[in-house]
Amino acid sequence: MQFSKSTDYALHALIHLGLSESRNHIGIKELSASLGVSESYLSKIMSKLRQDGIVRAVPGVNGGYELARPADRITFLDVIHVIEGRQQLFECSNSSSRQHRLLAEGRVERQETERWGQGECLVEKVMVGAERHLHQYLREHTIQMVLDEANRIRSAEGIEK
Amino acid sequence: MQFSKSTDYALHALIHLGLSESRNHIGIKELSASLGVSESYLSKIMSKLRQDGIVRAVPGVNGGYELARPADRITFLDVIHVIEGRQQLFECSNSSSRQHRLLAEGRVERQETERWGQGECLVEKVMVGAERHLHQYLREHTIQMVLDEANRIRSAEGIEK
DNA sequence: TTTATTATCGACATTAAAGGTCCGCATTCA
DNA sequence: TGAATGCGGACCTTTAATGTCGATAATAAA
Repeated sequence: MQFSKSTDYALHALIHLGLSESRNHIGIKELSASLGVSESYLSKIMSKLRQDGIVRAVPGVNGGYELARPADRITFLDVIHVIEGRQQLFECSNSSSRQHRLLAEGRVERQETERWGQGECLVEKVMVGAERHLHQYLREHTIQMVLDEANRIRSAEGIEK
Repeated sequence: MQFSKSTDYALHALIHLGLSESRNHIGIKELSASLGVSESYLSKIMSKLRQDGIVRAVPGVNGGYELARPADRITFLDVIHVIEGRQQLFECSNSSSRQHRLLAEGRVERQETERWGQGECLVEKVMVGAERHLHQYLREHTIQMVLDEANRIRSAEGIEK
């Protein structure tokens, strides 16, 4: 249970773009050199980000990538959804198992029958709550926050010198 | 990014054991039939749970498994740690990349140098926070809570009839 | 003590997903 | 037009999860 390297690459690439907002476009060469990943692989990831409207891409000479919207409107959850997909954190692998049937038996008229009967599982219920928590946190953290933190660190150095 | 099926099996097996506390030991046959998994695979999972002290196992005639401690002291996090391991949710794959070196440059005397110099990464920092949140939630939810919920549902049926 | 029953453990096979490369194509700009 | 750049599909490699099998050890009952 771990986020993929692709998610790591995507987040770092976006931060690189954010730190380079002054310049126009950043090419895949610069990005891949900065992150230490091959151009070919990183370009796959950038394509996904483009398809989901996180970055814009411009082909041709002097082309490259830029953020498609302000960094404070790109959340960690946005990026993770693009790269990891939207499958849920936990899926009960067998809702028709004996265990579930036993609990579901005779519950034809009860309020909760619909959910249970359609495969809602008490374990899954807990895990869905966990996922909601996690997503809430990731939605509250944006690329801009990381940029701010980076700038704070750098300016603190400047003062010291 | 998803929990493995093994985690699903482990949680359901523990719930089965919890619901069968009156009887002495539950064999792998009954468990695997209840969950719809092969005996051989499930027994691997049960072994892990035993090695980590979540369940006890008794070989021989009429042997089987039982919870090693009260269900309200077995948290979801306990089970996930046993099955999924304790690797962190996110690892920055390249702390010595150009991006990190640029930010770290010249920070020899600053307070935060230790952490940064040893590979702390601003992205990772956010993700570590996310993980803490998730773990907090999973630590607060126990097998007993699921058992209570299951009993609540069953007794509500009983009253209706 | 013998026998049937049950969990344990290591070796292996299969499958699915992540990670990664290559190349031809389309687009842009000088 | 030609060089630079991103796009997308086909393909390969590696890794982890999933799953099976068989030999061994431990236990209780006869």
